Amino acid sequence: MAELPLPDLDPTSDRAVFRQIADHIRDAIEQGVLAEGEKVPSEAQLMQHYGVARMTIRNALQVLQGEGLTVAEHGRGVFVRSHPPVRRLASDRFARRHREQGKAAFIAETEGAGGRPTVDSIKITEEAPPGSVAELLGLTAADSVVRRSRRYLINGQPVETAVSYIPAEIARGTRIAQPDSGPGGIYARLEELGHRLDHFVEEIKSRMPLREEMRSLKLAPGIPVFHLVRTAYTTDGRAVEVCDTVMSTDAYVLSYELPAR
Amino acid sequence: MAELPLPDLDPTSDRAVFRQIADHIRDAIEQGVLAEGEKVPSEAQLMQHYGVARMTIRNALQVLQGEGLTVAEHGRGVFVRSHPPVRRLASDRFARRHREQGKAAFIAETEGAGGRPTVDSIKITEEAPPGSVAELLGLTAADSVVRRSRRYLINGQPVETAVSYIPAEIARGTRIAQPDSGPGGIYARLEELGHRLDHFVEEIKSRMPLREEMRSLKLAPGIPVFHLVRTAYTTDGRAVEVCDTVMSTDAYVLSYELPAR
DNA sequence: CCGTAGTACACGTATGTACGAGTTGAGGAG
DNA sequence: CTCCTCAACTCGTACATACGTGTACTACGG
Repeated sequence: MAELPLPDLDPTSDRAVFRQIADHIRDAIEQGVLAEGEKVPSEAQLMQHYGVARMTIRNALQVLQGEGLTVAEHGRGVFVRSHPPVRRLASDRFARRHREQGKAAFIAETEGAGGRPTVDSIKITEEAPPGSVAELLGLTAADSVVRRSRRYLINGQPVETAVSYIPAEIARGTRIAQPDSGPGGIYARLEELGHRLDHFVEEIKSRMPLREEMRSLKLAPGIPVFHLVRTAYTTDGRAVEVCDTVMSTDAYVLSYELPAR
Repeated sequence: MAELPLPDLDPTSDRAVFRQIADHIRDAIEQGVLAEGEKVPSEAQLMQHYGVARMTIRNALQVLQGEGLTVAEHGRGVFVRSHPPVRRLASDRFARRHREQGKAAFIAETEGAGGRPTVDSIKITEEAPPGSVAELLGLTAADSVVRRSRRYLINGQPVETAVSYIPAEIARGTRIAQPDSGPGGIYARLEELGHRLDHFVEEIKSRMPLREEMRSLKLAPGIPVFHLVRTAYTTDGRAVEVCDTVMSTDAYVLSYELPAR
């Protein structure tokens, strides 16, 4: 393995040893001395280089992992994390003109970017809406919604999970309540049912993933998620769908256009 | 201190001991048994309860801290993290009608929500634009921009840092290059100078903060940041400003309206 | 009554040791 | 030549110990 030129510790510094070591490795990554996917020196090598205990090294590596800069692979080593291709979500991605092409937004976009899109884990149930969803849809807990949950993958890599809620009164018995919602997706179906869509409102939060989300999105440690809730409104002002999605922040850039007027 | 009812370890489980302990405490937080701001049992108490070494306890606590659920305070203990009031950024926040009230967006909004807004660390320089900014503004590295950097605080708590770049050709010698940009902020000044604003484009990423960002935003560990880049376009299609902002994801919900047409 | 020193307690940093478990490649058996 | 075993190397988990440093309360003395 190529020798990685790491500085020595500064004994006069009051900065903790493990932080100094993390700084050295972080610098190497940011300077490009350690490229994406490259192996960071092993714990044993770092122990020898710095003459410190293993726990000190592990602390340093944990700092970097928490920053999302590295990933440890059991039995193999620690590697500089590589970034997946980024999907840019434009604010016109749900425009009718795209929907009329007959493809759902995700499929069309991913194919356009040369990726192989997949959707799996499609589950459809009818149940009472969660409180926040009921509020957005103007329903009560006594009402019922069709719940469509699914997971989106690009080239086999999961990037997003989504759960849509549609008032059962609208969706029950329609193709919206079928696993394959047909060309153009559920928004096309809603319009066919006479619910002419006017606009969507998206609310975006970001946070560290829950354990369950880390699993289903195969997230590396130190990678936050976007939590996006989209509500679809018809021209008569009614909310007809709420879509709750969680996506890897690593794989997405969200883009929106704001009016100045 | 009130006794916290934590389960015992499951020796038959193949889940690591420190993860089981983290699970117990996480559950207590999520169930509300441990409320916001409340003290988690000390490392010594947990060691005794579970009969494990301190390192095992510290590992468990570090997991929770990495998830943003707790904060450790040196000499005091570990506490369930409390969430600051959330600022909701609406997609019309830069609408002209707000600007014409004579207040910058941040000030007006924060006062409206009953908070005490502050802006500090205002620094103005003229320099060559970073590559990505030059591209957005349609400039070359030979061009020069006025760079306005500042930090926004609510009730003394920093929530956002922002850096604006305006082509020097536009801003030089105007109030835009003054620390106090005057009523309505720099967007009002741009319009006075004849640059009629048409729309903004915002690009949103999220990631773990850099060390510098953790410091300037006083971020707790385990809290990601939004990295938002806004470009202002005039009615004749020219980009006249790029604003690069970093904000605590803890303090913000971003909200946007998307057209369905 | 107040301030200060002391003390108990909290987390932070660091050392050393041991064993478990996944990965890899070399070398020997067939 | 191929397959398998095994050793070596990797990170993961857990133990025990020590000392540093910040916090908060108490007891003492002025």
